[in-house]
Amino acid sequence: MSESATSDRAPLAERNASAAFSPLYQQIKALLLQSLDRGEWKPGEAIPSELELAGRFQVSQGTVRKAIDELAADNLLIRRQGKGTFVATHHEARVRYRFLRMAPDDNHQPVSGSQILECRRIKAPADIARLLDLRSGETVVNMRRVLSFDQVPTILDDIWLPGAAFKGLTADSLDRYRGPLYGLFESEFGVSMVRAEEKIKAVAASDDAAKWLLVQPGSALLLVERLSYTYGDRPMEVRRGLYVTEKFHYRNTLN
Amino acid sequence: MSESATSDRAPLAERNASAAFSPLYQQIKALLLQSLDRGEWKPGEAIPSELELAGRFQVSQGTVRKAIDELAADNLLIRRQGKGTFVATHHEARVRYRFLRMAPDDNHQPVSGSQILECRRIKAPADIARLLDLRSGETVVNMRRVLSFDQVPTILDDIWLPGAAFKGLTADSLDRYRGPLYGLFESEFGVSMVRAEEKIKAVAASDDAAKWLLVQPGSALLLVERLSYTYGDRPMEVRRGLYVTEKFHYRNTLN
DNA sequence: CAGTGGTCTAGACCACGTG
DNA sequence: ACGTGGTCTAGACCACTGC
Repeated sequence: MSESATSDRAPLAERNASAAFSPLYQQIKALLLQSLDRGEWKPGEAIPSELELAGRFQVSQGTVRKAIDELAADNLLIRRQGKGTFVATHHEARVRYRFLRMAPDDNHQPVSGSQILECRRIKAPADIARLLDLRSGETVVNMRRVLSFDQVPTILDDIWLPGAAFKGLTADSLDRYRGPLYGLFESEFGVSMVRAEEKIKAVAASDDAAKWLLVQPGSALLLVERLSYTYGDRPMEVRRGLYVTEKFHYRNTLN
Repeated sequence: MSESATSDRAPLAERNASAAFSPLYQQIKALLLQSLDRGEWKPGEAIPSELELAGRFQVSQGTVRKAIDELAADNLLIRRQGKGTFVATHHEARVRYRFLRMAPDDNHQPVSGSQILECRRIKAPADIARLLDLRSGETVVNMRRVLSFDQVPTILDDIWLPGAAFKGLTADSLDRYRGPLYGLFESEFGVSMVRAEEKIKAVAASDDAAKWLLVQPGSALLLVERLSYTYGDRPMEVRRGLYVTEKFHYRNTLN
């Protein structure tokens, strides 16, 4: 009898042809990722309870738990004891600064503001197209803005987005919007940024950058090139930022 | 009968007065951390098997597993299926660049070299003493070095270490040593760096920095101030690095 | 082959949040 | 009182490593 303990459980791969051979909880994780990507549960919403998911996938609660654990470790889901498990969102003070690594040298809470300089649809430059996995010549949205902290211009951002996913993004809509840009992308365009990679250099301020950031041309700035990804490691944003690090710094943790 | 399922298990806190009230696996984690800190298992060595630890602490294997899982997630331990669980070490190519975030703009593998400029014992400057939790006036080791990639001077490091923990560290011993500095700290002084925090700014090269890095005075450099911690979040190193980002960049991942 | 960590299950009880 | 996630246990089997 004991040898039949697991014989009535068919591998999930047999029930779902799309999942390759891998541990059950990895297959569950992949299925949950698909649902997130499809928008089955929106950012900020609760996903079904562990028990319900266990029933749906015909696995034990522990297996679902391990899948969710990994998604929570990646900040795609947020567990709240007694309440449920929620889809991460860029709205919410808690994670407001998840992708903003600029911090004041002292410890006061800066007042931040944003000014849109430009927002237009153009043919993707070759380097941007390559980074975004677009064919050269495809349309991208290009916007520029200045972020200020305590009324002091501190970040000059140059941003590119795939045109197809961001139809209807205009300088006007950006001006009206209050809050983090990634929040807007979530709510208005259904694009959740879940991960990003940055390359940082020190550069001399160009005349144009100096003008917007109110610094001397040639003074040292941080150049931060960011590539942001949505579910499934699909690149969805290129961002080149010039940071004034007079009273602020870029913080990072190694471990 | 069923209500006695756990009645023969006394909370670990009763057996170990030092552990405050918290989940069992957190108490186990704290005990493992103590053992690591004490040097009971050295970097690179295997710790006892999960089953053995479970026996030692009188808990189930699953509880030990969860404690180890968290330590592995923090990179303090490394699991190897079929072999055991090992104490993380800064020797080993695998994690060689755990704390070195500088990467070439193209993707070639650079040849690196180190030149020690200075190594002396001095009274800690006020800011360094504060960062290292030392009383002002205590002795620190101060060393300076240049790291080169492909024979090109790229990083000028200024490093401070608590004098008490690093007796016998001299320019001579540094010159003889090949490999990552944190590996030396581990083997020779029993100090494992497990985590670090960095603050990054862009600055203009001073005359002195320009001399060592072979750049024009005033050119833009990355200033990276690092505070490194050993077990128990005890700060053990301050490092101020000036990085030339002409052909290299500082890489980072956000998630 | 024995021993290690890795996966999976089933079920108990706890802690938290809400009604 | 109920449902959620959080902890803990016990035991099975799998996958990898090394003798």
